[in-house]
Amino acid sequence: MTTPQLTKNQSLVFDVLEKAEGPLSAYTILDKLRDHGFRAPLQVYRALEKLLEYGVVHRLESINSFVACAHPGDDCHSHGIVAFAICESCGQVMEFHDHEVDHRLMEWVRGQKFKPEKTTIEIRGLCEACAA
Amino acid sequence: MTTPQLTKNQSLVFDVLEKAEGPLSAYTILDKLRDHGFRAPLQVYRALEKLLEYGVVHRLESINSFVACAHPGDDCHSHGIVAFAICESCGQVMEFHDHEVDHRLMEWVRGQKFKPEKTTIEIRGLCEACAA
DNA sequence: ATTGCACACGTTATAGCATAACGCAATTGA
DNA sequence: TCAATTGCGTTATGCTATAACGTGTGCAAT
Repeated sequence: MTTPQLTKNQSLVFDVLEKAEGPLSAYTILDKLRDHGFRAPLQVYRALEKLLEYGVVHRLESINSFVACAHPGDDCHSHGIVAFAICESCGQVMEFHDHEVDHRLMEWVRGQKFKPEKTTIEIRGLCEACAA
Repeated sequence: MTTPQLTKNQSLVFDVLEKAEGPLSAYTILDKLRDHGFRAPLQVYRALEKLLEYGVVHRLESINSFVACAHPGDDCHSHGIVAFAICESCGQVMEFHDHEVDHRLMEWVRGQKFKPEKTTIEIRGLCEACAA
């Protein structure tokens, strides 16, 4: 799937996420966009819904936040399962992919005849700098 | 770590989770315990906090819910990373462990000098029965 | 061209999830 | 006894997410 032209709101939300150091909550995004006319959470959530669908933004379930995909210009959906390491001190997020992990998980679900739709892998802890 | 004697509230919350068919939200638990004197969310959250610490209950981050550990009487913390398959239709949860997945993830974090604290693996989709 | 549809958008209201801050009671151990 | 810890109850509040309604715009089919 190729990413269609973003609408105004979608672009605004995406730009905020791209310029951010780390993941942002929907309400933080809202606050950052008040000067651009944003007034209600739904404006953010609707934009995020599309950006997630296009694969250019990821949702971090364990911290209720959103982050721009680390592969600019690329369809992230094609990379298989996305995994994240989230530093609980500085908030930085590292995104990575491991086909062997994907393979093992998909083997397991196949054995259970489970039909996967969306998989979340999130490792919370301390990054090198913060652990020191 | 061995599980200490549960307090009254902890037991009530744990019993509700154990008897449930699937995961429950904190507020659902609260409702089920109103007859037992529960009045406020904190009573549930405080009990859950301890039960999570003891490893007898798991939190499902992607659906803001809680489920009793599938290994009764056993310390689940010793099983390595816990993974879940969650049916989005019937709500049933399958818990499993895969040491190879653990290994790959831990290899990756080691390479990044990232210090993991808590890892979440959740696969949402359709169970065999619901996919049919 | 007009009708019908899909889609993005704006607004208000509400639902659902989680914790802060206070105080009380029971337990334990120095 | 005194201090520290732990569990508990209550009130209030904050954060996260969606329902329901209506508006406007662009575009395709007739």
